[in-house]
Amino acid sequence: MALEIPEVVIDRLPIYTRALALLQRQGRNVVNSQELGGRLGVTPAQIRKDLSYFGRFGKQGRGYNVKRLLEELHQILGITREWSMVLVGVGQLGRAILGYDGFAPQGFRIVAAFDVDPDIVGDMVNGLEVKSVAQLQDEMPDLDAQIAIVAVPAANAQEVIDALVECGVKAILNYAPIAAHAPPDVRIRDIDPVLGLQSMTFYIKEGGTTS
Amino acid sequence: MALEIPEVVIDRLPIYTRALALLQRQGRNVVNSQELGGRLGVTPAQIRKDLSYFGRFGKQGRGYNVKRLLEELHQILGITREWSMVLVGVGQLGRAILGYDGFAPQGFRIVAAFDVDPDIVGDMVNGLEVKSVAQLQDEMPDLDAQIAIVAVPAANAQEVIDALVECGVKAILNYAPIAAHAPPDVRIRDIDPVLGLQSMTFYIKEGGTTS
DNA sequence: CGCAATCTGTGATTGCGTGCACAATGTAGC
DNA sequence: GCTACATTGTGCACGCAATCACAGATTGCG
Repeated sequence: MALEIPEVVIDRLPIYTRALALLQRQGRNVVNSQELGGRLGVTPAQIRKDLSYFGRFGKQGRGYNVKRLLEELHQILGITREWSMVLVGVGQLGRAILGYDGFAPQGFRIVAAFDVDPDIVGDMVNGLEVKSVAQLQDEMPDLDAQIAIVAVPAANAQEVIDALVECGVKAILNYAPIAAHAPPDVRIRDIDPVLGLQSMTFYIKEGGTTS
Repeated sequence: MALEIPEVVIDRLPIYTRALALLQRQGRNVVNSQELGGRLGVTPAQIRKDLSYFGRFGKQGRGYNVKRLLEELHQILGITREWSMVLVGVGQLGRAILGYDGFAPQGFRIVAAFDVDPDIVGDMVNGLEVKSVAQLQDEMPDLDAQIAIVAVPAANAQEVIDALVECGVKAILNYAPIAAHAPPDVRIRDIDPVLGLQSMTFYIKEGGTTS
């Protein structure tokens, strides 16, 4: 059945999850695709089709049970468990990521931090002792972390990613402003706020689209 | 001619820009679509077609002049000038954004910071005095900022965005984990690292795609 | 207990972006 | 300057994703 699910569909599921979690906190028990779509700026049909890739979670004439659907999505996305992550790069950005309070509530935990700078190695940051990247190969096996966050300068990002891949990391959240390369079985998501800004300026620069 | 350029195309241009800037720093004068595509994980044909929406910037048999193409892209994206931005939300995340050194080199400057918390208002952060959000309406006209960065808790994000829209902001970089609503002439880009993580876990959770 | 109303799940259709393939054009070497 | 080569720009075809539209199922009401 579920052969080859489009990546765009997978990318939307976390959005649905986020909205459903909010509905649940608001005490709502049931929601239909129309309302959910309205909140997210997505077509109701889109939501129903996306969900249909994985099963039949709704009831005709009624909608979706919020709690039930949320659990299903958690199951599908693999976020019923906790995920351990390692951070590489403990500069200004890295420290901000360590301090970010959005990961823990969603079950993502940073369990180790690495840096090249000898001045930083050994520091305690957010209850974590910064290790040397030279120890990456040694430390990784014990950590059981399949996810890594890269927050090093652009110039060093690819080599860091190569090293992480070598250590068996399967997913990378990349904050470095580069187009990173990795084997097909390693997933990469890039976070670069500047790209977002630069694409928005196209639309707001005077003159607009129509010249 | 250039009627209705797909948004996906616009979203790729900053990527090209980033790669070309790197090539320029490396002293390269010319690059062809194949090499550029290879570096970015994009088809050469894709790049050529994307660029063809805006003009003919290459030379057959040779490729693209790096400096020239970079200038053209800057022109197209509207990033020849400096852009002023305001930040709303000076908590942990907001302070990290204020300290982020990736904006300035690309011509994006945060010129004002706002927060609701009276304990924070008045503080100096990164050379900026934190103003009260109550003063948003008063202060904005002088600032000439068409871009805003939202780094407030999810619960307050929508009202903050509404207020910013009211003040004439045309582009919003939203760090709050919500699906924000805004008029069609206001652009929004969301930054939520958790969404990226949650979509990656789908692929790396044991079992994989093929069941 | 039957009828009207509601909303899901999904086959069919549409639309759009991607990739292909080639003509057009510029380059380099001799 | 002529020939061989490289690479762009683009019309066309393909494929996939978004949307439509309806059958089927559930609910609520009279």
